[in-house]
Amino acid sequence: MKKNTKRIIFHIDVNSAFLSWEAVYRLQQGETLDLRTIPSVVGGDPKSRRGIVLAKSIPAKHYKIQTGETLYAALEKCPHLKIVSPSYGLYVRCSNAMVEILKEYSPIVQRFSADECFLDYTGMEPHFGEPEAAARRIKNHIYRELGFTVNIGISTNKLLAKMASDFKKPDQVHTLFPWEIPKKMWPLPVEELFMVGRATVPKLHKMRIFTIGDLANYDPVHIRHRLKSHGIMIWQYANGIEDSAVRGGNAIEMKGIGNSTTIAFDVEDRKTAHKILLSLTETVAMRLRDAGYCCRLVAISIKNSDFYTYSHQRKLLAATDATGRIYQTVREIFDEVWQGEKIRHLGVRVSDFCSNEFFQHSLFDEADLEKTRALDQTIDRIRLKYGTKSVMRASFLYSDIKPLSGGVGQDDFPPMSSIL
DNA sequence: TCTGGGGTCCTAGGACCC
DNA sequence: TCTGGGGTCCTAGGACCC
Repeated sequence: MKKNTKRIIFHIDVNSAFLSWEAVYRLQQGETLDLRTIPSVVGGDPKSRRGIVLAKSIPAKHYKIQTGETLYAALEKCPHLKIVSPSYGLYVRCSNAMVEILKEYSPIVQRFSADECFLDYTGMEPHFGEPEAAARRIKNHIYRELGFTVNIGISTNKLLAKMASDFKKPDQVHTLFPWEIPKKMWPLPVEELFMVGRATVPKLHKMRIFTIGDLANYDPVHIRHRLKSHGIMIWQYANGIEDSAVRGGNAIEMKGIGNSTTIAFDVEDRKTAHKILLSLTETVAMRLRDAGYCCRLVAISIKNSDFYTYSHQRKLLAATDATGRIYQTVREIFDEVWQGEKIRHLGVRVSDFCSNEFFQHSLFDEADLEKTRALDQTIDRIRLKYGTKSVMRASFLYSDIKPLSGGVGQDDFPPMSSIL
């Protein structure tokens, strides 16, 4: 990034993403009712103990229904609430389609999550006009082609653009240029600032900081003393200071890959736990290979029936992308920490990556290594082509446990590079 | 059947080495 | 016998985001 260049950054945020996408899909399928116009939520299945609100419509919001709360609580607030199940594969397609449209307006588009993108509009005025006009054009383009609405925030950096897209919704374009900060951002409650979360709010309140403006005008030395580096960061954010680049293309390398699952019943025996860990490891290892990495660190996490979560990890002597090798470690470290209590949720995660290229032509003397790699790769290809159930381990044959688990749920085969 | 799943970054303590 | 300190790696846990 050149200095002294005024950047123009857009932040694009899909309004009630999962719910909008469900609504559009159902309308396309011939339904006449638009979920966005009634109190409705996308929610998990309480029978499998995933019964929380994932997304809500604006009418549902008027009943004070909040993302993350239980469907049980949501139904108490609104007994006639319409609840629909998530379809993650659909969301991946909607998200990808939006990114494709955005790329027509700038080569530099950064996917920030399934429903949020940054777009660097710097230097694009000759093509699409003034920033606000261009943003409206993009917003309308997405609505016309894909059927859902977005908010677009405009500023000179990512932080301010993101704060701007959070102003009045839906289907709006807002600016938050540096000179607008005192008027548009400082009056907001401090908890609305990006990176000020549940744990930080009470600490700030204790310091008599209630608005973003209070934070911006507080002595940064004091902030640092109490909140360390995180304090300095949010103080800078409150003052609109942030200069990270919009990282387009494949500039974002992954630091870790993990999958976890809440089990429909409490697991009480080691054998069942191992089976679930294996199904998670299958998914994680496949994604690892798809990304072209080997990992050096393997971790598991356990949430027990008291909702207490703990984890254990182990550094490997040699990097690997083999399902078998990772699973062996997973099983060992699980056995090391599990105390025999009831388990609600299990997770497997790998990190500390290096490229797997070296291994393609390796001189490794371990006889089975090449064969193992070939087998893993073959299975990956078959599953990609014929679905996840085309190849499964015999141990899953007569069990209720899915041979692959994690994240994307029932959808047969999600795009591997997806961020969902 | 009341509480999801995917990430990143930071801190702090202990081990170990010089 | 007494007394160090800095640097790095590893691990666990917490905070934050969507």
